[in-house]
Amino acid sequence: MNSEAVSKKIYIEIVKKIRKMIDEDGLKPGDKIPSERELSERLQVGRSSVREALRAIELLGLIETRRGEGTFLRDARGNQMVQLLSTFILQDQKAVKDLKDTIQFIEMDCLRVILQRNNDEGIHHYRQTVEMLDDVSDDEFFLKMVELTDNHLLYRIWVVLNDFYRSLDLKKETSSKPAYLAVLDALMNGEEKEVIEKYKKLRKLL
Amino acid sequence: MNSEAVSKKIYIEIVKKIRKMIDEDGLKPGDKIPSERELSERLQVGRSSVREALRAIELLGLIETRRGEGTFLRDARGNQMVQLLSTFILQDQKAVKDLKDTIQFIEMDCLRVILQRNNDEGIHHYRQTVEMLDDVSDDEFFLKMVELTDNHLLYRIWVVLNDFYRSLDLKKETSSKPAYLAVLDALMNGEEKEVIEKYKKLRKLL
DNA sequence: ATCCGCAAGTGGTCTGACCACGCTGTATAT
DNA sequence: ATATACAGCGTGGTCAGACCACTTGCGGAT
Repeated sequence: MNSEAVSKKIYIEIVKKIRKMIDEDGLKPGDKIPSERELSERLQVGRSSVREALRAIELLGLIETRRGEGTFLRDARGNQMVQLLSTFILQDQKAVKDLKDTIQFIEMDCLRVILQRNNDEGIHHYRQTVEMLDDVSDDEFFLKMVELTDNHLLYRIWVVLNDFYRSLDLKKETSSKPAYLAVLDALMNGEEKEVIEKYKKLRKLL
Repeated sequence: MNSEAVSKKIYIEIVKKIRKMIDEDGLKPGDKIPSERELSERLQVGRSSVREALRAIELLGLIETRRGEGTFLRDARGNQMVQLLSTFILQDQKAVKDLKDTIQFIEMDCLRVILQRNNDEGIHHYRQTVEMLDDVSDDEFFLKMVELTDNHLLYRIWVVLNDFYRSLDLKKETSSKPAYLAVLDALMNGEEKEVIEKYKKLRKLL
């Protein structure tokens, strides 16, 4: 029963098998995955090991467990991760500044990518959307912006950090529509310096 | 936020208590933390719950478990996280490109920060170090660079992503010393455009 | 003094049990 | 016939105890 060479932790293997299972069964966000007991039986491992694996996947924000109902796939958004990060990483004021800085670095990176891609139609379409809406929050504006960048990893990082930042109850500054439009216009104009300038104005960094 | 919420999972609470314990006892990297059985008894919870908490902390790269020895604090570097990320996020080639891009975005952000800080002495000192060493790897060069940025969060993210990227066995390109020096010189010169240009040359992006 | 082996301690895993909660089908009341 | 209440079942959450695998260190044998 115990083949050698398997000194690795079981739960890591289980994570991989569950991932494979999700792939093969073509499960999508919202779908239910097998119960802990069924996984335990199908994979021939103890339920506690299955739970350790699920905990890890949950930490990555990929599943959600609901007592009495089951375990479900979710559209990856950091959740537990945020809680734990806040427990460990947020120990001094410097950390908050680092967090804020990092979020803004990513946002500027996104702007640069969008600028370089030179996708005027996409930007124009987005500008129209913004113009129509009555109130736009910074979150919405940049979420869309980061999505436009089409870098899933960067998107994930930004979402986690932004959720985290919002979870601290600092004053949430919201900018005005003209500030958003100014950034978008600068993007269409095509001057990096101007884009960054408008961005910093929006974020009140000047 | 701090309301009852009795429905919270025990293991989250345990994580917080362990963190507090580490603080109060003044434990440092390398130190041993109490055994699972002792934690279980001291916190009056089941050992399996303690294990789920330790798994979470391990995922964050903050502890290391050694069978037969115990559990030890470590100098936070993403480890298990990397393995799990690779299991889940690395599903297509696009993901690899996103990863590479993201690493490079962060590196450029660091360069911009260093540039703005205008810390000539620090850069000069670093330049001397590089000049003396016989061979410098990209990893070493940028690790130092990200450290210089003095943003612990950004540092952590970079380390995780970079470890991850290195763990895929793609060809590891190493640049020549002149390329490093060119970036450093550009930093001292103070022109952002030139810094980015030298960086891209180093990364062979031109 | 050196070496070896065994006991103790630790993490890794499994099993079985019980609780808390959500859902659903059925029996009951209207 | 319809609406409501409730009990049973399946699920995740937690606990206790038992082994196993591995490391260390102590004590006895040489």
